[in-house]
Amino acid sequence: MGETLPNISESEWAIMNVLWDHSPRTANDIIQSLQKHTDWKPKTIRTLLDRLVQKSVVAVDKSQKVYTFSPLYSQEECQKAETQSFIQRIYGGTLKSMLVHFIQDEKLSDKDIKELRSILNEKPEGKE
Amino acid sequence: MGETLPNISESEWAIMNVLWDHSPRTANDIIQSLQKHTDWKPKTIRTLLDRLVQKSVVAVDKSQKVYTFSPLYSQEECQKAETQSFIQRIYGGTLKSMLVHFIQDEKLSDKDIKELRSILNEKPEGKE
DNA sequence: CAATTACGATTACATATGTAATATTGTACT
DNA sequence: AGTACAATATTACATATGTAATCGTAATTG
Repeated sequence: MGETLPNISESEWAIMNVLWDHSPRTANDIIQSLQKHTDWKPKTIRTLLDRLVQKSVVAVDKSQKVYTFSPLYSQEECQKAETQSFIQRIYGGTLKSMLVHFIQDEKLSDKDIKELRSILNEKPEGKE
Repeated sequence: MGETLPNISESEWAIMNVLWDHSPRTANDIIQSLQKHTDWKPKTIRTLLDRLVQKSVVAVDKSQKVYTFSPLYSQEECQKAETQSFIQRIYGGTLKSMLVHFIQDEKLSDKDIKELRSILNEKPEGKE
């Protein structure tokens, strides 16, 4: 678990998200997917993709003439890492303080609240 | 509420956090405070502080020879803005998806869980 | 008053990030 | 084979960020 996965920038996250959606896939495929949600030029997307490869966050398969790309880390572990540092920075390190804040402040539908409650109820007791 | 508060970088957040702790305070005061937790040189801290002033996130009172600094936004609103964009980027925009993830995955003590439950229970129903 | 300090202002410089354009090369058509 | 197209590789350039150092000036002290 000593993984020190590189930083993924804000724009790069958009790329990762489409890669996690499914992979491997070609640059063009990724570009198509992203142009629905952003106004980035294809070249821009390509640059971001290349940077992710350089950072060793994305793998490239060059065995075919048109390369295909895949993430090297799971979405889960990247989310976790990112959130860890986020919580540290913004909420002084405690997950609970953030949860409290957001459950109180943000809008959650009744359905969401019910779901969260049931998840909390299922949390195994007795951990520490 | 069309406030578009500027981006606060990771290092700058550390400054903001000590300013929110209490303010106004002098640069030196801030430096003292930060050197307990970081190994930044005083000049570095001073630069970060100046940048926050430039970004109009921190106000400077120059009426005395030694300036004092204060945040121009509350911690709450900065946290909220930052979290909004964070959730968008990392969790595809839904607060609930993040909460679910973290309540399930991360460590929360029994006490935390109880507290969250009671907060959830107090959430007024019927919003939206 | 001269020298030292203590602050604040200005400048520095490398890496990261956003946002592409241009160049090159391999492949497909005519 | 020559040309067009498509994909990859290289280069570009501005702003942001991390991390300071130097310069100027005002106050403090000997």
